[in-house]
Amino acid sequence: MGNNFLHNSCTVSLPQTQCFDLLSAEEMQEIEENLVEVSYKKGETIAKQGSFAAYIICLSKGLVRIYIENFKETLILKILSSGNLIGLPSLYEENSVFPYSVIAYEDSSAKLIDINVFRKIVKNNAKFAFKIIEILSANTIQLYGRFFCFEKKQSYGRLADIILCLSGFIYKSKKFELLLSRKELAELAGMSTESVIRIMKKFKDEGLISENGKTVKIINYDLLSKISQHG
Amino acid sequence: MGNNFLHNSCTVSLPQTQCFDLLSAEEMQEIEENLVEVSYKKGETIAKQGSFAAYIICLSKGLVRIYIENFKETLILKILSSGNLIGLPSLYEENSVFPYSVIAYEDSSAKLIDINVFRKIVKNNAKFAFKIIEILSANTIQLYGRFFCFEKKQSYGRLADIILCLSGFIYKSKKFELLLSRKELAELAGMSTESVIRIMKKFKDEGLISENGKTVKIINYDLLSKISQHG
DNA sequence: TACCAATAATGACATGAATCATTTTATTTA
DNA sequence: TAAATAAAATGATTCATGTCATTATTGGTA
Repeated sequence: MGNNFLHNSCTVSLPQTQCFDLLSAEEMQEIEENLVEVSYKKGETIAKQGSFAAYIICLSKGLVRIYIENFKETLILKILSSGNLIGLPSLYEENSVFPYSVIAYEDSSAKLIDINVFRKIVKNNAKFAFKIIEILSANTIQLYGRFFCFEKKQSYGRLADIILCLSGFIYKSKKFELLLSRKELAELAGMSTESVIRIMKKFKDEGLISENGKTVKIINYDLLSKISQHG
Repeated sequence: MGNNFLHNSCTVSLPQTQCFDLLSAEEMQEIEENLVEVSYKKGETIAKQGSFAAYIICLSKGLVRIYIENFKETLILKILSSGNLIGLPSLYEENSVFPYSVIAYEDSSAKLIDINVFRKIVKNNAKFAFKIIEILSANTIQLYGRFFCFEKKQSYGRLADIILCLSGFIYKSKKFELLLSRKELAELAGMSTESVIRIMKKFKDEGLISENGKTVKIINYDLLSKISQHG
């Protein structure tokens, strides 16, 4: 892994639901008997910061954002696509409320697994628990990297990060439909909306990216990477 | 817990070594047969970012700092006192190197537990694994809060945080010996050394704290808290 | 198709905080 | 105990980025 984690401030997790492969038939059945599958429309709130975390959210379809807010400001922690688990830190009973809010970017659906059932299984299946430890660990390392980048990179680098991350991890293509507004990009990159607009314009003017409606295309990948690595 | 975690950017963990109470006699013995206890002098490096994480570090005495660095910059992630475990994210084999460096602030000692033995026990003892999940979860939530504060608070608030945190969690007294230099405070609060100096001076001029040699005393706790909560 | 609301764009300006240069004060150590 | 080194302090200056005010554009819907 080396120190690559220091170079990207975008947080995207890889699918995590393969952890369920480690469950026995009975355990799997118990989970299935204690979950509900819910659909969410674009823009709907899936979980609200501060509310009681009664379930682990297993995102089965769609794209969501996880963010923290206070009375006046918002920080997007990460963007998750299907196959991810949300709410694991609330397994710890002292973190019994959601520390963040979750909102659907596009029509999504999720399995809501009763947290007590999930907790019970974790406490009894060490292999499964180890997998959860792996997920939490990967998340922690990523967060360290993102933290470092936010502190040490300036706005051009952070925005380049986000674009590269969306392209590379979420859409897996150099050309993709940007579902995020400038305001949301701003919350994700930790800067003002106006700054995002200005920097995006500069990226376009300098031929790093092109934009056609909501479709973004990365033209000069190398230079964008260079900026991301702090240019 | 509510949203308190949003209000303090200082990261201090509470003792974690009670997790060992969950081990059987044989497991405990296996750990003890596979650890070495090492002493470190003030300023010595306990672990180096990027080096192979061959062990989990169990801090038994002293005070250390955990930090990330690249070729020119440093960010202190947290300060840990005795009773804390260091290196848990490396249980995940893909995080096989230390993502951070660890340095002793004062003469310290630590038990270095073979990571494979630790891993094996976690994989076989679900109660123990659950405890590790709790530790990682608490850490994650704290990190979210710190991240948010770093993004949204300005320097006065962040430095007030640090002072309150050192006083409240590390030294447990309103009067304590500040072992950190201005440079280190700066790395911990995410600002320049000069800014720390200026703000500390202002805090002194305005009667919030007093300083006598290395001894710092909090005089106006309420106002300092107010500044911390973003004043 | 016209209206309204949300989003994007742009320029002027303010400001928090970094950087740089220099001086003063502590702390090591020869 | 002096010399050397590191840490702290201070002022001047620069710079990145936020804020505010205004206009343009887009998209949804009455």
